[in-house]
Amino acid sequence: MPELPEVETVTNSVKKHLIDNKLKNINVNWDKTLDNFTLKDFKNKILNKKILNVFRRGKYILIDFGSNMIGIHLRMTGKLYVSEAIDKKNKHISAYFNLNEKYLVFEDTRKFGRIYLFKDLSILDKKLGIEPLSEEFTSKWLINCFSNKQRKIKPLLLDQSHLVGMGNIYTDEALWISKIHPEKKSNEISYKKLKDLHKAIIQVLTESIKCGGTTIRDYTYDFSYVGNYALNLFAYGQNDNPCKRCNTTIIKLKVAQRGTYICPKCQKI
DNA sequence: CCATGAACCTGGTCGC
DNA sequence: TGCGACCAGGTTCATG
Repeated sequence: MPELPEVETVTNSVKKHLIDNKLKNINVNWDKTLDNFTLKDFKNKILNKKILNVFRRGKYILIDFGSNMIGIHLRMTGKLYVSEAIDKKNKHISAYFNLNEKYLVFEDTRKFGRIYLFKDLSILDKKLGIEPLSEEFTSKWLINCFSNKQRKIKPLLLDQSHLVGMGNIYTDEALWISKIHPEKKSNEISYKKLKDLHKAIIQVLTESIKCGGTTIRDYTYDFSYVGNYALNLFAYGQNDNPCKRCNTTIIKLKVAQRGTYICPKCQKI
């Protein structure tokens, strides 16, 4: 479900309930949910420790306890929310934590989502690239990084080891805005277009955060709110509709095994 | 270095 | 109504 704007929105929606609070217990309904730690680790390192901060890094939601942190990755259908009660009839609750009076619930229909225990950010910093909404992400950085690689631009944008946060929706949107074909090799794109792409990435992510993200089907935050950025989509899911720039019919392709939407006139290889 | 396909899962939709 | 095929905001691993 979630790319950077959705993870950012979810992070902010749970943050206010968690800061200065403590996790009093953990219940796991789907064993694989805990990726790299056990119930015993939780008891020793997390239980009753004060939550100092809640923030996002890439598509991970991080709950910082000072000496350790919990990381949550929602993958495709994960939801994280605070609620007053646990719905026992809900068969998709993979795990939940007890707070003082409420619960922090991790619900995940497809069960791809994972919860991690990290000592600090070093493991994530090693595998993840730079943040697109940080000062480091300049057009110069993007030109340097992308023109040094001979990869199709779409899979490169989806690769979290260089730049984090982009997923299937925002990649298609940014490529449509900057008029780049998703299969164009990154080192064959003009600097002008790479500059446009840089700007488009910041634009789509920023605008979507303002809308609370994009809800296509599963994504919600704060239990039931949906994101409204779907109304602003130019390419993703727009097949058979006219391109909002040139009126040509948007088509759907498969690129790197992902459904991909382009305007065949604006985005030439 | 790069691309491809499968795997991990459940549920919704579409065509017959 | 039923059934199979295919699809889905992600990531990782194995294989050419």
